[in-house]
Amino acid sequence: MPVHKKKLSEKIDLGGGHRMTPQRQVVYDVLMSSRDHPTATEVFIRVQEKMSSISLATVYNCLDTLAVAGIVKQVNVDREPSRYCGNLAPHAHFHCETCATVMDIDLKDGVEPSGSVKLPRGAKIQKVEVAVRGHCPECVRTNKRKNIS
Amino acid sequence: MPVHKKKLSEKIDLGGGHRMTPQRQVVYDVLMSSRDHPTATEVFIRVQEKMSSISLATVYNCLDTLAVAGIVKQVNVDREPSRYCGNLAPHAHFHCETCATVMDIDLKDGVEPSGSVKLPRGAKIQKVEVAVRGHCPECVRTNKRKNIS
DNA sequence: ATATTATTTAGAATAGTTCTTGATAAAAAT
DNA sequence: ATTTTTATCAAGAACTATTCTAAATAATAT
Repeated sequence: MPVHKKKLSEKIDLGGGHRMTPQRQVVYDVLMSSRDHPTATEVFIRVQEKMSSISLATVYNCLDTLAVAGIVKQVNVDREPSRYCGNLAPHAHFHCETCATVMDIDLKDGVEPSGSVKLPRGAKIQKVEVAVRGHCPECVRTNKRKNIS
Repeated sequence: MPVHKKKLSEKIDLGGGHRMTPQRQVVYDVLMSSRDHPTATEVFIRVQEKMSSISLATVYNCLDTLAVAGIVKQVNVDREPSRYCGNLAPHAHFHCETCATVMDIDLKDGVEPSGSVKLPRGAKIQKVEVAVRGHCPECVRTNKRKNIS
């Protein structure tokens, strides 16, 4: 069930002379209708159900275009395959080392993530990313005393 | 000039039946004698000056062994090549989008980096990473009004 | 309609990294 | 000390995520 705020199949302006093509729309819809963080290949598989003729290269193209346009986010965890996410609100990511899922975590109200570091004087800050690694509550409960300290 | 605290060529126990071999020692020394964040290939080039017979594969092996042993850190910025760093003190990283360098930034005293996020209840936290992207002071000054807003 | 520009597609190419294999060397056991 | 075991090294092949190429197609502007 779709959980995001934006209505599905909403027409979006990508800017920069880019067109909202059927392929881009389907890729976008797939991202907006899930709260997980699929990789390009996972997006490809989901998109194929709606548009079987699409190619993986196109999915990569679309994801890149949407990310550059700023309407989806690219999320990188270490050097694992990039994941994509339709949640544009500022948030951090939790990466479970047991089940390998990536989930959004909210920022505390009124706390700037950059507040914990001594930013270099004179630098232009573009973005601050906070990533938490560990074992998610689900895995901690289920996988009791496996390789979790 | 070496800036780290540990003495060069110090013999270190890697644990887990791993040996501190000449190759691992040279790789380790290279990391400890610089404050930048070289990639595996850059480490390879520096190591070759001291041990010309070493192979890139061995440098990868050594870096991995040292990282698993916990005596060096692997630093990932997006999906760029992994970088390695001998600074074991808790710190964050600043990544300059202009000159592509990665530099350490200190944490503010007494501030937990995890304090800015709502950690999932019941999760086991292993580590919290803070990464800042932007343009370093050097590039802001030099590259005035290029592609810096 | 025609010209221009953007997009899609399939497959080739790329790059960082890991894997495989045989050789070498160190440690442990005899 | 010799044998056995285990860890390591090196060279190159293999892998994987991603990007690039080139040709075909489609949309927009003229």
